[in-house]
Amino acid sequence: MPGTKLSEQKLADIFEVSRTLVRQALNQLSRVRLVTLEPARGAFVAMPSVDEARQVFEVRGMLESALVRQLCARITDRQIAELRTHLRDEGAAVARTDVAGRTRLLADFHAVLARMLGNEVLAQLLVDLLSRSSLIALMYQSSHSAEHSLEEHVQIVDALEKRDPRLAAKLMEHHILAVEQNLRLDPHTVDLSAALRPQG
Amino acid sequence: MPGTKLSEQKLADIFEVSRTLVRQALNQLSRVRLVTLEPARGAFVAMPSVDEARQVFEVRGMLESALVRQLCARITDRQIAELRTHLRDEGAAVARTDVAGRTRLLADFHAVLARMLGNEVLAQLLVDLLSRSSLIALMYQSSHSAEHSLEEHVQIVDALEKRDPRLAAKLMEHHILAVEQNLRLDPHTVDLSAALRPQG
DNA sequence: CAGTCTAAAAGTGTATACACTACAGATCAC
DNA sequence: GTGATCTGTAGTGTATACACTTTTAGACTG
Repeated sequence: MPGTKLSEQKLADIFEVSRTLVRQALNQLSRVRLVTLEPARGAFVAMPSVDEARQVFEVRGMLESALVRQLCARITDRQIAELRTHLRDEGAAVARTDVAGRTRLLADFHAVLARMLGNEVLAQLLVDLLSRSSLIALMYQSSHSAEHSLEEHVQIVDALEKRDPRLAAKLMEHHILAVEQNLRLDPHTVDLSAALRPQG
Repeated sequence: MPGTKLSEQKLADIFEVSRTLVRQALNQLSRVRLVTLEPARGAFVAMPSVDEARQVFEVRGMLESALVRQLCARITDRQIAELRTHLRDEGAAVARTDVAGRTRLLADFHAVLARMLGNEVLAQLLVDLLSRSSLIALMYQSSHSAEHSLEEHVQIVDALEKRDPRLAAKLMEHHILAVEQNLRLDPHTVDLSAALRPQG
């Protein structure tokens, strides 16, 4: 959970390596903002602020709307078929209420789109932003239903199949906005006492 | 120069710290793709491929066109004045053929725009991409004149002042495309023998 | 009883030591 | 003379040791 203290020695014991490797891992995670390093105090699971959350989703909106817009011009029928398969998997996970699986698949959808553009730089950037989004969702527990997300994903793929860049971009922007607005980002709804208590 | 070997001990001697800190720095730089780490062989200044170069500029186009589009709705007169000042500095550096200074200022222009949106996540992302762009420009020496870049920057600020999102975005896309197309990205123009020889 | 100071314990920050891998030069076989 | 193998050296990968900071528990004072 966000705020959890990540003691170097404990992690070293768990993974049976020296603190050296643990520190390396924590450093890498801190660069992606999943972990916060406080000088001489240690590492903690990051607690993205409301501002940061908004910013992450704003950037995702920019990137992913541009992404699907470009994708309309380049996507192949084979790739659309792959997306349909992915949507089926998402649906299956939702149906059997496999929470962990559906969360992963719903995020993967965006990563798959990024990779289809054949732009590894973009894909990597987006994967990082998706990780941060997951952490944000964990912290400001989302009320956005998986069914709703899935439905929006289907619409996006439909637009891609029609090669309609305007529509695809608009749908993607709406989708990301919907996800953001279903977070409990209003100051008064955040359970500060629970959220600010470091755990571990 | 790209390809240069970065020996840990040599850097440690130069900066008078232990290899530990040098390794930490190299790890951080490798995450931004400015340095490449080859297992058991060491660290080298990154040599972005032609593909990677294209991808970096493609992502910049996506992000920065969206950036100026948004900025039109939010930018203040005061911020426009700041941009004008920055353009004056750029012009001065170009006039006195201060190569290092003008290169920095021309890149800074984009970073300043990003920061003006008040989105720190976006700004950080873009700063990383700008670093990579600089490395790319170094490797595939640009023939894009500083004067031309400056002129395009002026046009972008003009569009921002008119609060014309369409125009601003179009100009930004053109600008980034122009910079990219003035790189020597054609396979036959790259001096492979020089570029591939590790130095150090 | 609350508050503060002190000292010990726990944990991070950096340096150093050692093991292992990659590379280069020399030696040997053919 | 050419090729392969062997050995020594340089350099990276990981672990450990030590210094220093933060935290916490306890005792003492107002």
